[in-house]
Amino acid sequence: MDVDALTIQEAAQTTGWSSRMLRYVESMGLIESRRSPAGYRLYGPEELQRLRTLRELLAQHEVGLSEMGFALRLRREEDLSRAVEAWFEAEVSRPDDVPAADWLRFEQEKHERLLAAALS
Amino acid sequence: MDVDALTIQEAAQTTGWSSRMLRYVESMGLIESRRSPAGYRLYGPEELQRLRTLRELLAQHEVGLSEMGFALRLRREEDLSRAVEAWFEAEVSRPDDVPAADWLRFEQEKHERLLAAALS
DNA sequence: AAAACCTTGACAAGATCGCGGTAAGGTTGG
DNA sequence: CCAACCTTACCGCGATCTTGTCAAGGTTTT
Repeated sequence: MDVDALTIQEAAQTTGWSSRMLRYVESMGLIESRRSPAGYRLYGPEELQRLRTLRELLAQHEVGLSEMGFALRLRREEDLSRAVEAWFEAEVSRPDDVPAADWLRFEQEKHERLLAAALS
Repeated sequence: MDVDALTIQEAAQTTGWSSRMLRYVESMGLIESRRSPAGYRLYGPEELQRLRTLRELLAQHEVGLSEMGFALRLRREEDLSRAVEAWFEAEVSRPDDVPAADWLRFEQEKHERLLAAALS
């Protein structure tokens, strides 16, 4: 057994998670540990530290694991984070080559057409 | 009644949401509309457009409203976004003034002490 | 004044989350 | 070889999320 690694339940004790939750955290891709030849999870000092700080983070900011999972998606999926960013950024999103006033008029007419169609 | 604004159920028709969900979206702080003197929600072209793009975003990326709500928190709460950023960034998080090697040793010893205490 | 809206608030069905437990089976150390 | 670990795969339960619907009351339109 490695000198510098804890098994899952030892890791649970020092970090304040349960072993059940350690596997859960891993299943969301937040912290993956290395494995022994037999497939046992082995937690080194870095993982332990990250587990502790993760715990603090969640507690201090009222954040859940699934929200951290989404944060992970945001930094892994480039196009997702761009789309989200763009949505928050744009009060009115429009093609760059259309002047704002024209675009607004176009949108108004479009929604009027759509509304007329929907109500007919 | 304003020329250029739709009531909640008209807005629902053109955007593909239900009026119930429009109120729900508002309750998460994602899209707030202005109100008529009597308190009726009035949706202008900008809100309608953002509602449509929000819908697309959610559908195309398999994202839920609560996750967009979290994204909103991330861009409103400075310290939260810094904490999340820092957690993902740091393989090992440590004070800036402590050299990496020493810190690592310190952490090891600390977790050994904690473990010993926990198991005694 | 009646019909057709709107408001907030509540209840409810179904899905997902957070977490524990259990079962069946492989590994490790004394 | 046996006790005490570990693995994955489930079942379940309380809490929360999503969404609809309904109730009680105000507004707008005709």
